[in-house]
Amino acid sequence: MLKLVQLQRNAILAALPAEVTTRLLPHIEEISLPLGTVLYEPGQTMRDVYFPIDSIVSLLYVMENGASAEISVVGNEGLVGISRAMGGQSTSSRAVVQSAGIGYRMSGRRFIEEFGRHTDLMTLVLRYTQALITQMAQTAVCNRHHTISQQLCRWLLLSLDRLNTDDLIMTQELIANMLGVRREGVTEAAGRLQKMGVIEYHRGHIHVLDRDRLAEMSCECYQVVKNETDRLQSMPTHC
Amino acid sequence: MLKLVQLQRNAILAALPAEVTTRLLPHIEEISLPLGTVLYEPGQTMRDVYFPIDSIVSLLYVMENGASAEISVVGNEGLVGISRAMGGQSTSSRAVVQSAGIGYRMSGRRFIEEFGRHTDLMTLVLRYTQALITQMAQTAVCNRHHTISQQLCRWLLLSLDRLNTDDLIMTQELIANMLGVRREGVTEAAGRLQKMGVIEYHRGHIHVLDRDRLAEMSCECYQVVKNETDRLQSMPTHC
DNA sequence: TGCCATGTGTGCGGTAACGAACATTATTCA
DNA sequence: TGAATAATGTTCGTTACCGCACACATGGCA
Repeated sequence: MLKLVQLQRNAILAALPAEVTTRLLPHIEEISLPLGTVLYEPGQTMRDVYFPIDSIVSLLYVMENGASAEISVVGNEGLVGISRAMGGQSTSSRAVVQSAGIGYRMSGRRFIEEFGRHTDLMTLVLRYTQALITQMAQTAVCNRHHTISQQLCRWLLLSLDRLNTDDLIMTQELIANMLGVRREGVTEAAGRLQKMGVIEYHRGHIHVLDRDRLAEMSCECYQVVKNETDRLQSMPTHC
Repeated sequence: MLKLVQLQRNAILAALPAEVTTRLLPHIEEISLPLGTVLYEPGQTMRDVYFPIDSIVSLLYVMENGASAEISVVGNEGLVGISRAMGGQSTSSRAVVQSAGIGYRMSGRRFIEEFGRHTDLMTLVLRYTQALITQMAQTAVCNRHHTISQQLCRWLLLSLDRLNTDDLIMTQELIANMLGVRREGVTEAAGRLQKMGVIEYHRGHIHVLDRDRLAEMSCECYQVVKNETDRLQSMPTHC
């Protein structure tokens, strides 16, 4: 069984008072999340909810013709499965592990039970939901208006924020799927970034050399989402 | 003061038990919503929440360079201001009346007070939130993968569903702003639809002649959103 | 060691949408 | 009735991205 202190590794669990986490602890287990793990498929009833720790989970939509696009990413700042709290038992999105690591799993029933008690968990989950909505909305406009290059920068920054390292294990093919663009488009944009000395990469490994330049070259979307996420996270739990 | 029966005109209010609506009634007032009315601006604390009746409200993101894109539309199936319920006091989006009509207004404080009582209102609002999330996410992928023509069809269908008529009061310029594309692009797509006899239009008035053809020519996004919205709406209030 | 799957680079024709400029037609209002 | 404004139509060069095809390089594995 996990120890209380371990729950600190996820921002939502960390923000809960000890009274609540103590109650939840017996129902939480650590699981490993290898790259590509599918946490849920569109339309499928979701049994459990997941709290990423050092992993990143992508929520993506897959279209009839197979084309896809990521609509948001979840790291240890959030949880996967908010639609459980929203009352729908499923979503139209696919949740897939984009960066391997571990996560905590809790049964959906336990989760909504605690959510329904109207404790801090509810406050935190709703607030996180708003952050998620912001990210989705910004992704929508970004898809409309920004270049592949800008989006690549945004995407790298979002990933960096959710890992505590400057190294990403990511093929360009995978990134292309997330952004919903051609792999060649990513190759070209990444190549330029490498020439400029902002990143260096090598067969599925990306190392970020100059985070600031990356932020400069990114579209505003990254910062908008980050600001809103920070704002929501820094709000007092009771209000 | 409004009468109880009038609240039936908004799906969320209509689904509430009499006990709750009776309590809310004194705090709800009818307001007129002329085209272009801004219900809230990004970052601005929102005082009130709005329940559209025969009007349509667009949530849109405006970028630094002035470019914009609609991320979702709200009609009498929903409400404007869910971020109030989510606990953030503002959003990054702009809410603007896209089709004139009336709406009901309630003070945000009363709203969250009732929301916090954990009544049916909470269930309904959360469920609606999920529908909204679905719409945003689908908009994101639609922006990525579909043509202006397909998106125009989708957008017209979304609007028709929220009005009980086949006539829209809409300039192509306005539609272009919503879709985040050039006005000329809309002109071209609309021109084709008119030649095909699917719609006919005339200086700010669009009349839909053949809804079925419109649905055929639209991308799948419309139907996905509609199905999910219907699914969520038809769920029992208690669960 | 050599093979092969995987990841990346590159070039090419095609196209949807862009930005800009301008023409044309309705509608409003002085 | 005429002028101004608003809405739509049309054209043109440009661009970002697509789909496809294929070359090349690397690293794991037989």
